[in-house]
Amino acid sequence: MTRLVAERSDVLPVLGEVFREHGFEGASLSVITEATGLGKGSLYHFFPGGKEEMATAVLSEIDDWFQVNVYQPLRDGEDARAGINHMFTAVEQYFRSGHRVCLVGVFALNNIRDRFADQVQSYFADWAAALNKALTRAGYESAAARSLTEDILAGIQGALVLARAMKDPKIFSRSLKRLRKQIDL
Amino acid sequence: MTRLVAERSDVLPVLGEVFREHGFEGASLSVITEATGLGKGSLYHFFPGGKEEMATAVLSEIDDWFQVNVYQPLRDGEDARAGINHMFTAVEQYFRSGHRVCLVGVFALNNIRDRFADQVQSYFADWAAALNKALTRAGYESAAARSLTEDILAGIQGALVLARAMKDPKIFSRSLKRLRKQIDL
DNA sequence: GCTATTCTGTACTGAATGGTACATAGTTTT
DNA sequence: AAAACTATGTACCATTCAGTACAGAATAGC
Repeated sequence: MTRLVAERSDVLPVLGEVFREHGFEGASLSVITEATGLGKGSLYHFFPGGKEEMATAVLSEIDDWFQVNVYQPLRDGEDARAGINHMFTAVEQYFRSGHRVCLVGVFALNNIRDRFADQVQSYFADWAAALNKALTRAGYESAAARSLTEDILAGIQGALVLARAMKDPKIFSRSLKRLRKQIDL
Repeated sequence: MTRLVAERSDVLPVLGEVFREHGFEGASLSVITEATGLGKGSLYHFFPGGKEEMATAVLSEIDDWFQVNVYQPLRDGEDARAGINHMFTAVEQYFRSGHRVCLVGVFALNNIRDRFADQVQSYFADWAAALNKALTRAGYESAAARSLTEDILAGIQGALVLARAMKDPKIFSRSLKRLRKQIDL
């Protein structure tokens, strides 16, 4: 099936950036219209559920990306250490070396009346489970793996906050490098 | 000077919680009115600048608290290690063992058109400078102190994000404990 | 070509937004 | 008690909000 004029999937990345930049409440339809170049007619055609559907669609797309590019390599890669190594490079690229912020983190903090709580929770839960599995497969004991998992996920999220707050993206890259070193990769 | 009916300083903590809970955009005047019990008349009497002045006032109060209870002990305490130790306990209490979220972190991510960028930046910059000084006084070399400072600040912020996202405040306490252990206190 | 479907711009709605105006109520000071 | 200042509730403003309705354009299959 060929596309007609525009396609829903074309809009999702733009929507993602808008929500990143403005948050859910701050991303008004006028902002979205301007950023996407689509009028309300098109937007409500693609997302009959309005802003909420746009947000869940973006979160789903993000989840898909991480499932394929991060979680599955962690879970199923033949070499556990390679999977972890791959995670760090994927994350470094995804967050544009600290220039980009984590939309799921934004939604987690703002927690819009728990509207997206499930998607937010499973994003981190899946990541934690996959990383934990990879760490144990790499030889870490159960308790150590659990601690390391939390430290790495928190380190990534915190570095993104810090980098944005201090307007210094390099903070993120430095933090990633140290986290990597922590598991002697 | 005794108070009349209400006082600006009485409202600030409530405003802080409202902004934490709803973010800046999500904290509508009706929400603020309900939470504080003050009508628009009173609110605009105390904060002629409206919501923006409320937010900057809250950020200032937070800054004051951290200056007194965290940064100064780190900078000027006779025992550097004691200052760091004190920081961890103060932070654990301030964030209610992970039940509370960092308002500055929320504002940093949402970054409302950089309206509060200065206050956000100096919050972390002051904290980093104070912690860095304490670590060097405690014997760490310059480079190690800088890295540790970033790891600790990022670890705290990230643990708050994670705890809120996973609805498990204990994640925060566990992370704090490990960060503490990292500098063998 | 024709028809069905997909897409999009425009105009509109009612509700909610932040903010203002102002009269009145409460409190201090004198 | 009178005056002066502080505080507050209410009504109101223009603007923006998300969402709806719908006609018509663009595209598809035939």
